[in-house]
Amino acid sequence: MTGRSSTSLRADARRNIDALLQAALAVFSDQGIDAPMRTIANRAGVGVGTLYRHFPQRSDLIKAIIRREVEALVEAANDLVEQHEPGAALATWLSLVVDLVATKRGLGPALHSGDAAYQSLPDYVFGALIHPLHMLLASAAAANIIRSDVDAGDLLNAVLRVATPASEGDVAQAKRMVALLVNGLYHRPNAALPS
Amino acid sequence: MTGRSSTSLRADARRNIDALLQAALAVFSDQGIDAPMRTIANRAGVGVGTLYRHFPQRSDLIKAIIRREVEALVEAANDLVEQHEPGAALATWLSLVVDLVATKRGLGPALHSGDAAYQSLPDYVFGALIHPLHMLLASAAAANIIRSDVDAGDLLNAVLRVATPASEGDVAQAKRMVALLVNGLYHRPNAALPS
DNA sequence: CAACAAACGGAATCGTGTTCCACTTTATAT
DNA sequence: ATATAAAGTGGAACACGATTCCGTTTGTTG
Repeated sequence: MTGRSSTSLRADARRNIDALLQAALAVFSDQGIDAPMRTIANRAGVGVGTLYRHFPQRSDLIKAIIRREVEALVEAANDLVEQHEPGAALATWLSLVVDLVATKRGLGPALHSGDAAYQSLPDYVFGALIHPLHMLLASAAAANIIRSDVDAGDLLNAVLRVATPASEGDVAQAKRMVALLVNGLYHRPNAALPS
Repeated sequence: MTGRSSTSLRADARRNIDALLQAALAVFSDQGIDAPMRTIANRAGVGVGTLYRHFPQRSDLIKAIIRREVEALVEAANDLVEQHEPGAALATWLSLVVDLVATKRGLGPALHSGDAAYQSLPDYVFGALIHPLHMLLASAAAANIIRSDVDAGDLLNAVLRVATPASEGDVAQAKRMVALLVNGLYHRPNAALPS
């Protein structure tokens, strides 16, 4: 894949990868996630060829940037169930998810663009976060705090979508909406939508 | 603006506008909302210049296509409050909103792309739908069926986002998630998300 | 049926993504 | 040290779609 800090990588290659990631982070948050590849390569003091060698797809670059944070989120789930009651653990963790998506400018749209170029991104994020969420949901359901008929995939999807702030950086709105979703998790004779 | 069927428009111009709209509808649902402009112009038997003359931005084309349906949605709200109890009216109307967004392939992503080229689209859809929703919410809140502290803008935003189906045409998931949102509207000592 | 304005078409321009390969740098063996 | 192979680099070249521009055509009006 990419960004491997482990095996057999020439010194200059590793240096360039670092420079590219740093440049990409800066350019993305400056110009948005669709910034020209050339711009990133230039900023890193590297040719486009080098950029494409290490990150064949734009989503690989984004993925490399957020991987650390997604992994942190996965671990956070374990800490939360141990240290809080199930309902609070779930709510808190979802709040962290919102922070991640809402904070990285353009990440939200990229996750749901439907564009083939980004396909591996949602797959990665979704795949990484679905297990912790499933665990948190099961835990809360087992404690009879919430309904047990909510699919983790559905919920994760909804949260990831809702988390994308409407106007630049309106994280508060995103949180209110996720709170509404969470509120909907509680027991109630649920009226399904008419079709 | 565009698509004016009213004043002082040469006969060939009106004919071409019709042809373009029909072609765009076909091409969009066939190739997605990012289909090349040339393709649409060709299909309409018209030069690209003509396409750009009538629809300077891609979003103008999309807007013209969905305008009819959005307007229908606005009217439907009035019928629903008259013919159903407030809770059902709200739920049913939201279901119609989901149908609109989920059905038009690519409309969802376009609404939330954050791309400046599409900015006028969300503005238009949001602006048109916010009033009916506000009315429906107020009506249900007045009947003490739901909480009265939910902002219509928040909810509309959330519904529009959630309505975008994850996988091609998975309207069912979208409806389940909107149902969860609706469920969250009911009275309850609501626990806000931690920040 | 002029004469004029409106509308048309498509070649030309521009910006960006992506590929390709001759050249350079690094690692390794002797 | 030095030679050699392998890995990595840079950027010109190409592909493709958006958008503009303007000479030509068509509809309208009196």
